[in-house]
Amino acid sequence: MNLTTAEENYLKAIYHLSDGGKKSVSTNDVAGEMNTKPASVSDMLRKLGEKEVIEYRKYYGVNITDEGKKRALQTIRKHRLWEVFLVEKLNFAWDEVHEVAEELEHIQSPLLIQRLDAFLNYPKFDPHGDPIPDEFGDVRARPRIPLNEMELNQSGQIVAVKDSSAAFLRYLDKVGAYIGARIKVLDKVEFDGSLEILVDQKKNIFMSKDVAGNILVLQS
Amino acid sequence: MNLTTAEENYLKAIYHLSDGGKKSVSTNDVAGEMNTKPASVSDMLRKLGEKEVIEYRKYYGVNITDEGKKRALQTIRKHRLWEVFLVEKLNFAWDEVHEVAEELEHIQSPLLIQRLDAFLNYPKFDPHGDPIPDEFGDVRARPRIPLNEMELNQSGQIVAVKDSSAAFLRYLDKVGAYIGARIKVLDKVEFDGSLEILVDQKKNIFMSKDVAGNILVLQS
DNA sequence: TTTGTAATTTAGGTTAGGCTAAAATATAAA
DNA sequence: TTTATATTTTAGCCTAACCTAAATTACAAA
Repeated sequence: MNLTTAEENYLKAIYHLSDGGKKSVSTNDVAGEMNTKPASVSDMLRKLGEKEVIEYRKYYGVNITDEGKKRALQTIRKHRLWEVFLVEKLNFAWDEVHEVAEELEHIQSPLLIQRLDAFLNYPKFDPHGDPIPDEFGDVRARPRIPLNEMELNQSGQIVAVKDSSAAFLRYLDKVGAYIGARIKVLDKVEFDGSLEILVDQKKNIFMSKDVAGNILVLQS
Repeated sequence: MNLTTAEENYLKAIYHLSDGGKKSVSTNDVAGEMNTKPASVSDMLRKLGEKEVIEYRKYYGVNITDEGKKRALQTIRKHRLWEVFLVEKLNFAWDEVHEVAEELEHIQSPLLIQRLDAFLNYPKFDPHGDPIPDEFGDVRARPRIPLNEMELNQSGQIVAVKDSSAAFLRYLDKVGAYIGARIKVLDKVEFDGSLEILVDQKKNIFMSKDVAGNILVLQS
């Protein structure tokens, strides 16, 4: 079930106020954080309770549910990725980005966020130093492995290269294996360790073990 | 005075339906374009009339004002800049960008658009070949003719499509006729008007008169 | 010139997300 | 244990953007 922009903002506020779901949060606290009146908050809490992203007991404040935590972290992830984009790519100052990111975080497109993440080279922290949750809401770093060490039929995303020489990058460009590409191992030749890879669900490419060893993949 | 997201969308629809303000537009036409009921449109036209972005005479349709034109072009500018971003930076296919750009175009931040424009190196055309208005609403139009009207042996560049349905764009992608491709008419079959085209000096493709009629070419 | 029909507007209702004022509840203090 | 007070909820109202049904208007055909 989907949340509206307002609901997403309330949920994010509750997440922050509860310190990531550790403590319960009062109606007044939420009203303060959201710059709304307590009466409006009561109404919204009822709705969020019905959608089961918070546990709401009248007069006793709210606790965020696991589902709610997941949703809040997704919004936070989007917010922070956009902040990185604004600072690193569009030359915004670190203190100019919040307002705009507050709008951008509500754009609905999982693909957009996946691609943005790849484009920014999977940043782990936003410009304020806050950690960026991964797509599962996990804040810990994920392991990257060389492409040649992946198992048959495993999927992932190209996130980096070991050899970043112009020649190697040109080669990758030519075969269509850019940073951020979603890949799947279709075949591994035992004889020489070479691989057949499906790129972005449409293009098949072949590469030697040496080449694959220089490509780092985030498993998914 | 500011426009809401819904108002911006209506204004954009009116701008397109009126062919850039050249003709007046009926309530029914707007309802069709916006997938809403005529009754809802009447309501919205009254509001837009009060905000003086359109001239509204009950029962006689609307004309867009100069101020309205400026606003519509700003929205169109934002939409097309985001499309360029999605295709060139995030590796979206050109038939995947419209929906997301439809959301992104409503982000309110003149600075964001200025910086995005610079980041993209001031593109003049979007991935579908449509011109991107500058910040004052000026467009640099290029003369374009349908591919089927080109003469034998004439050369040019594909700059736009009339039919931008996902199916048509996928078809073009498949045969290799992307926006920006340099083409030459190798043969015109008199019987059915179908064409043989050389793409990028290397690939021969065949297409029906209907398909060619939906492809716009800049002659060279 | 009248009239049938299509187009359009008005009237009144809905949902989301706000508000104020009044009522209800929890809790700390006496 | 009672009561004062702060917190929270309810009731009722507002605007934006939709809706349906009914009324109105324009216009073409007779």
